[in-house]
Amino acid sequence: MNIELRLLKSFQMVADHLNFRRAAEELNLTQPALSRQIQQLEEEIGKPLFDRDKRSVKLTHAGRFLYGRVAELLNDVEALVKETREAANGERGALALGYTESAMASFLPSLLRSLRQRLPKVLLQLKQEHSEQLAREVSLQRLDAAIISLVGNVHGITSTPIATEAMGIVLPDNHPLTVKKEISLLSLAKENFILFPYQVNPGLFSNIMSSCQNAGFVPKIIEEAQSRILAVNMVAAGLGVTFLSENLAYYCGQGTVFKPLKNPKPLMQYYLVEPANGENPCVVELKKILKL
Amino acid sequence: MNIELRLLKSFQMVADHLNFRRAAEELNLTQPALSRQIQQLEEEIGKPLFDRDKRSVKLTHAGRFLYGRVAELLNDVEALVKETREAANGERGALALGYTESAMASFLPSLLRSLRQRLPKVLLQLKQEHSEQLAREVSLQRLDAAIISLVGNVHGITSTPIATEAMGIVLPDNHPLTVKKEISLLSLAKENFILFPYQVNPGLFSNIMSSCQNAGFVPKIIEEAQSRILAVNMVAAGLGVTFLSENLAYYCGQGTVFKPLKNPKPLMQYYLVEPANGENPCVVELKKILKL
DNA sequence: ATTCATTGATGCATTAAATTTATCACAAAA
DNA sequence: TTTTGTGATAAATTTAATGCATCAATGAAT
Repeated sequence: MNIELRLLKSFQMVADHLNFRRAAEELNLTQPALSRQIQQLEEEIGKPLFDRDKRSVKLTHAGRFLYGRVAELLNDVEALVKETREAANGERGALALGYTESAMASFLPSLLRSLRQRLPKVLLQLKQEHSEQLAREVSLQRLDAAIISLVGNVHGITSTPIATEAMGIVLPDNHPLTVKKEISLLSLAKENFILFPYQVNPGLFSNIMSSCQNAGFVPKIIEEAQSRILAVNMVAAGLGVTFLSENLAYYCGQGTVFKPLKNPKPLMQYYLVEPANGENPCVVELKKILKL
Repeated sequence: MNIELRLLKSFQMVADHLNFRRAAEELNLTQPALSRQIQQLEEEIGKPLFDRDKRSVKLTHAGRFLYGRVAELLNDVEALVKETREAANGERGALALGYTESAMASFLPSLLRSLRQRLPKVLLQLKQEHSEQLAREVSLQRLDAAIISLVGNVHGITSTPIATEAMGIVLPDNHPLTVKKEISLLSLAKENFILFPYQVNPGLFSNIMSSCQNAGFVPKIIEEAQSRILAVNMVAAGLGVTFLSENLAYYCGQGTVFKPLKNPKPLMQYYLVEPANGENPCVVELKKILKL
């Protein structure tokens, strides 16, 4: 079997016009060339597709059958090519994207919204995990990319900083420091701190610890809260104070007050990590949205 | 867009092997030719489909996408060609076939059985009508063929005799002639005849009338029965006698006896009619079954 | 380290294929 | 009858695809 799409397209055109000359003209061919093509197609089929009785061209039974189906087939081919182009451009396909809870709590929702808008045909496969686990999965190419807040020494990945969030402090509303506009780290030296467990966000945890050490004290951690809301509630209950990134200040409700910190202050750094040899074009588009 | 199936087949082969030389060998091509084909395909898509990193060939994102779909497409093409061949051979498609009640009462069921067996993919569109109407519909190409028992002077159709059925006579079982083995037409000259209406089967009606006239009498028709069964029942009731083709003798039940006629006797002739320029290959197959 | 084998890409010549040109035979219309 | 329009055909030409020889790059074997 050696049928080429060119033959099928020509067949369709002849069947549309039932006239070789006009069909040839529309195909930008000469009539003899078109005749040859149809002959070739008929030879492959084994039987005539047209009845040419010296004055008119009509479809045979087999020709009618083929005509009824060829349009769909040609459509399929065109669609396949178009969709492959889209896949090459990252407009189509799947994007397995990892993210941390903290990313989802801050800028990720709006990022995902942009992504959906820009790449509506891309299937998003999201996975929430801790930074370290995400980095590992990216290196194994189980994920096409991930947004994490720690860059460890995982091999086979490249990472790019994408966002920095300054940390502030959440105080109980009866705390004396609430009168201040900004608070220095050192003034918190004697406070009881409520923090998240180390493994939830090792990057931020280390950053906070070293910031405090640079300020001249070691924070007294009295409690580990599993979530930000819980930590804030603990502050409201008067158990201590907790760090919270500035753009999440609205978490603070009754009984607590959010205050920015003076520089130098702990920073939460987000990174986009991807496989070193990664080539999912959806990631390229994602980076465009992130203006990288 | 100028993609040919050859390119897609080559792409598939390379993707199967992830090795240009082996793929080329299997395609009966040289490796450079295959490289060129893939380059051409990649140019049409606009992006690479393979990652050739000097020692291994891997599919890109777009390549994987295409690979996942190209098999189905190539299958569709092959199926379309195969089915078109079948359509050309009459093994596929539709056959609009007309028939008379009397044909259905005799040989048509077994013929249809053979047809279904031989052309299982052909959609049979059956229509029962009187012979004259069928001939008209065939001439209008509303039917691909019809089995009738009269050939009038309808233009644009060709007809071929396909079966002859000798007529016998159905007598009430108390009739004196039942002692005979065969009955001559003339001996029925004084009988009351039950016949079907002229328009139900004009061919047979005329045939019977002229046979009787040749035998030397004009049959006295006392009743017109709408169906064979009804006619036989009327015979059983003693109203008269009726003609019945020999292969339908089993219709005669209690109170009636079937007797063959001596020659010359009325004959029922069946014809296959088709459009003069008809080219439905299913009809060709039908004629093969009929050994024409 | 060096050689060797294997990979896909490239330049050029060759072959194969498709197309154009010019023409024919036929049929319907003027 | 002539003209016009149809598709088919033969030969020439152009175009495209392929084969051949070779290269550079890589990894394995020595």
